[in-house]
Amino acid sequence: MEPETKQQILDAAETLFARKGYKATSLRDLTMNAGVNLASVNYHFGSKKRLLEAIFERRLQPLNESRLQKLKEIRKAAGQQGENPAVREILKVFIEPVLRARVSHKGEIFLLNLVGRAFIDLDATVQEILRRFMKPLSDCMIETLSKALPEIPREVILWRLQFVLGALGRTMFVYRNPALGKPKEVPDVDPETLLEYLVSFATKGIEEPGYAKSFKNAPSPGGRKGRRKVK
Amino acid sequence: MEPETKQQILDAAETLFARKGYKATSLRDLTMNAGVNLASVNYHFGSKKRLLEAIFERRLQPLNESRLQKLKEIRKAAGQQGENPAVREILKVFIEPVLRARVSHKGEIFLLNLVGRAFIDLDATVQEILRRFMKPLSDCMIETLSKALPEIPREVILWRLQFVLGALGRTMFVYRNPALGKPKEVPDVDPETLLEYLVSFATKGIEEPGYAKSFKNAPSPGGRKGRRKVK
DNA sequence: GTCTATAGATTGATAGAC
DNA sequence: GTCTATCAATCTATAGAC
Repeated sequence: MEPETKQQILDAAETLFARKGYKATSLRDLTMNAGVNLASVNYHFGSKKRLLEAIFERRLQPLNESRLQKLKEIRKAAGQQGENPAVREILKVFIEPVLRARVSHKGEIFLLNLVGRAFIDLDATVQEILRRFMKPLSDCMIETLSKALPEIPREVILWRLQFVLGALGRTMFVYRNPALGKPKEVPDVDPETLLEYLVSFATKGIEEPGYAKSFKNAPSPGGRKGRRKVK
Repeated sequence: MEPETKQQILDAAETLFARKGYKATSLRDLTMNAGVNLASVNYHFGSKKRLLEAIFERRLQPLNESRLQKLKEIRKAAGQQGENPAVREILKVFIEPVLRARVSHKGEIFLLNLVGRAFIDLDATVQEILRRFMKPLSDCMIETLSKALPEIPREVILWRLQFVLGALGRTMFVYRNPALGKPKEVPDVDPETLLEYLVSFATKGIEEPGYAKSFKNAPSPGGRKGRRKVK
């Protein structure tokens, strides 16, 4: 009679999972915060694991479907103009929705903290579920980046995507995360600025031509070129 | 009478902490694998937490001291030549020793998996200890990078260092990690190649001039320049 | 130093009254 | 659907015999 209970559990769960992680959040913590009975989680969701799946279904699934569609639009548009898709646009589609998404029911909690936490969670349950939800988008990212950078070997692209995933995961985890306090290594900026920082960084790194097929086994020409005399 | 026990605990602990994480490794698992008694961890180390500190002291501390010294040498050498230090060299000093370090007592386990795990561990205990061990090196990295890139605002450098930390952490975590199986998103390469991949990527990203002081608020000029006609 | 035994706390899940 | 009470399985840490 109270379908509200289910929502309250979901809301409290994503807040606590974002703040402390999945394993470290007990069902007692969770139900206390939600103002519901301990047994109601198992009644409504079956288990703690299926509660986590429900959260991903509510928050991550629509986000990923939207990103997947935008990726396909980029590829289509580029194909019609006879061009390869632009790396910067691809990365922006992947990164932007995550940095913008907020959990609306409470101003302070960010979906990005939740997903960021999940992304670096060591718990096998979390890894398995997240991997399942990310797989289609992940596959499409690999394919689209390969199209955008035909000179770069697939192996290199795959590793560079891992680097971007790492950078994004850490960003989501440390950005305005109340659990971390205010470490001075992480200055506060608005989301738009942060997005630009990360997209610029990732684009430059991914486009690096040092491992283009024609240059294979020739390490990056960069090296010392960045040096300048001290004034 | 058996100082060997202490070593066996340390060896088994770093193997298991690397494979499953700190929290997920129970003292029962650990002492079973080490072939010692359950109570001996608390006898020799006082607590599970102090065992973790002992591992960092044995593995991470000498690594960081070596990196710190090399960083200072780079700054000194560059200063004598009237130049700024090269970003690529700074990053290489930071990244290389970690990707090369192996735990010698067993061929399959890598120190990098251990530190990589710790780096992305959500457990508050792990975070606190790791932060303490990394602080001096982290501070020196910030200062040296600021010297190398005087046109880039400190805020931007700090975030870019976070991006590099994320990329390195993820690399350490996924590289040849037996617990992950063989996901085809992570192709196997030898350590030297991986080092080149990551250093090139990070150098390009960190050197990106889009947020140099003179360009402030002017987003990266990159954009569509990377596009090419499809043949 | 090593061992057994167990304290003391916390966990996810469930049975059964209402 | 909600609640209380509890089970069964963990865990870290320790007391005390040898």
